[in-house]
Amino acid sequence: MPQANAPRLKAGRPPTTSRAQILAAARGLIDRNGWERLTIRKLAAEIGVGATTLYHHVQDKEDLLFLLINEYGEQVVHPRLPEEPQERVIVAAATIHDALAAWPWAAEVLTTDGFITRLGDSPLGLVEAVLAGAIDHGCTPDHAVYVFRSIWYYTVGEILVRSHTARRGGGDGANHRGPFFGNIDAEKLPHLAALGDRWAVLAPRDTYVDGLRALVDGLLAQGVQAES
Amino acid sequence: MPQANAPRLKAGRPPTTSRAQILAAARGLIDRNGWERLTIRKLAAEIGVGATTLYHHVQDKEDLLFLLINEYGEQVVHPRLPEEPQERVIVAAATIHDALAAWPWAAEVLTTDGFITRLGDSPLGLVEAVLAGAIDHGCTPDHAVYVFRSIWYYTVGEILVRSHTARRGGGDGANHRGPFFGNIDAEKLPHLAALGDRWAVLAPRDTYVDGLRALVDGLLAQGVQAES
DNA sequence: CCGAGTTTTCGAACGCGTTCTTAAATTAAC
DNA sequence: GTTAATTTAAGAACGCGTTCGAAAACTCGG
Repeated sequence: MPQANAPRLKAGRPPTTSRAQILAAARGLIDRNGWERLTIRKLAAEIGVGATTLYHHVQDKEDLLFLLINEYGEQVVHPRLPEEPQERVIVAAATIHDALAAWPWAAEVLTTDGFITRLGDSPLGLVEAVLAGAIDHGCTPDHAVYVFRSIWYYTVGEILVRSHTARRGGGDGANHRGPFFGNIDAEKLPHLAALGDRWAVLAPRDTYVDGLRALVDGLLAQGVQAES
Repeated sequence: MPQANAPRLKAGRPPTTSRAQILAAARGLIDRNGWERLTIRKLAAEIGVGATTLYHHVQDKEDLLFLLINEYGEQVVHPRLPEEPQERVIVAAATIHDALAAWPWAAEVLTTDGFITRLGDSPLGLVEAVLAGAIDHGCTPDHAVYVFRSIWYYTVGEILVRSHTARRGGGDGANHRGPFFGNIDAEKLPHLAALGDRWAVLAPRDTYVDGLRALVDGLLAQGVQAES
């Protein structure tokens, strides 16, 4: 007599592993060895299955990393959002940015097709907050989507450029010989030449929030202007 | 008696290939087969040398693609820049964007460390134009660098997201079944739920220049405000 | 003419993500 | 009880970027 509430309904060979187990093992390996040393083969070995088995539970490595990000994203604490709509947009966007910037492997997945639309409910709450802020400020829903997309481009670009520049800064710091730009034609490029090594000083500065403020200022101004 | 003007000064085995030849062959392969099918091995076979030989003329594949971009960049026509500083910033930035967006393989290289600082003189002319516009508008040189960096983040993000979303739109277009977002909790995400499939209509729109205008507006306003 | 030094070439090999194919283990139908 | 259908597992293999080490081809000092 079959048990009525038994979870066995499907035919086929019973699985020895699960997507949840894979994600857990991946998190463990990343925490121990760093995300750059995470490979499909080592992950499979960690679990004790063949490498190709993982492809039954995960589309590919990109998908795996996206699922990881989504898992983390569900645990991101949403800050109390300010009353003022414009400030609400900025705080929500900065929260998204800080969360993604904290996971170095996010850079590998950030530009996958439809990234936003595949997010879970909790991360989507921050997207919603950006839209709500723009709409409360007086934008149409269409314009609010445009506002979010523009912020998203800026945010993705900042994270990607920064994460690929992270190699520097580890060692001595004075090991930065040579002109920052290859010898510059001071006649044709006067401002760049005048900057000299100053570029190297300015480039690593964290100006994300400042730029975000400028962007949101401009975007929201466009929104109400279009309304008139 | 050695010939005084003979070009042979170096010792060692004479090279059978050159960086220029490699780049030319790479361009040919890309033009014929598409950049996605360009591999180091096939490129070497095209030239008629061993695969590992290429690594004496090029650091790695990323370096190869960067050199290709730089070559193309030297041929980009610089538009006549407007008088007004703000408009000059926008036109220069849009020129950079359009050039990069036209080379799909640019996305692979855009975030390499120090991308900007390794550019040749001609592409750097557009960077110079952005800086000059900001400074002419009343920004300090430091602020002008910040302006450029912010624009750069926005531009890189836009190109990367778009290039990874390029898969769609090829086929029928009506093959877009299912909700664009996975079933949305209309209680917690009202605006997203209200948008529904509208997101799919808005997302592919090219709003780069609009967003750029908003960003530059805000950035330059910050600059003169800081001046007071 | 001959070794030392130098630069380039290239085959072998590594680890990677991924695909293909075959085998194993279960349920459902007769 | 046997057979079919179905789902998962996993070994073999492919092409990839890249590293390593040895061999080749040159210049130069004696």
